[in-house]
Amino acid sequence: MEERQALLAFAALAQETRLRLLRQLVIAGPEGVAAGTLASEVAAPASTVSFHLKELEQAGLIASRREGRSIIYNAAYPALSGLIAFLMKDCCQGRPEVCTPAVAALTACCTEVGEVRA
Amino acid sequence: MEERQALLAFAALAQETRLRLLRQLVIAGPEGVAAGTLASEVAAPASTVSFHLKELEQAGLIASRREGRSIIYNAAYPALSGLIAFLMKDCCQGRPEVCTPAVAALTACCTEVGEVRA
DNA sequence: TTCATACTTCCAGGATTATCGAAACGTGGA
DNA sequence: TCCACGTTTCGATAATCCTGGAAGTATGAA
Repeated sequence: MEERQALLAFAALAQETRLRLLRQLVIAGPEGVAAGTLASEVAAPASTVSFHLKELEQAGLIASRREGRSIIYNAAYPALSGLIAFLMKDCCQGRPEVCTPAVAALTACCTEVGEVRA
Repeated sequence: MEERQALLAFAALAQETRLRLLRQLVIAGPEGVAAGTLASEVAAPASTVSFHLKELEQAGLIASRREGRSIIYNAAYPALSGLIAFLMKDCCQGRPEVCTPAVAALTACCTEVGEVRA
């Protein structure tokens, strides 16, 4: 991920409603969630949610497809991984004191990762 | 790291000059860099740089101390780790397809991490 | 004291972002 | 063809952010 894209992604995440929307989409999985459902989940008017979804999509963090009259949004997992990797690579800059604790904290979440060699 | 702090951090990173400043500070290491030096490194007027440094500091991503007439800024490594961990935990949500690739990409940077058990 | 240096704060402007009702658009059913 | 439904686009308003010059605040040297 290049800087320009990362800047867009950070801007997209720097907003409460958008962060909530993204969370819902990550939880929902690859199948995705309809815009209307998201609107009621985050308790915001349809036009507001649409605005934020467009923002997240432009940042590359989510994708959408039409299905009947609904528009289904889903998290773009590779973009999320890319952003995390950007933060680590770009910020880590050869300094493991940044990354190592993060990865350690991670084992609490995705234990598989900690078990690469176990 | 709680959501509020993460939102501040994302907002802080979503700005070119600030991202550049933070990068310089991460590269510089714990000793830190004087505000004036940073200003010439990012080629921006002192007042602008000061504004952005304050922003980064309020987000908890950097810290400052006075040393003679200079003010030395340094990256807050634990906050950076915390942010990465937040992204992984919060966004990963038990979905290793997000975190695993990120950690894999990481081995190119902080090889020690990939060698936890090797 | 007085002065130079290193920053920060203040301030005004322009630019961007967020919100949400109203209107428009695409889709599918009758 | 007509209508209802799910969503987006438009438009206006309010709020927030970025920029950089000018003025103010610490610090240290003479």
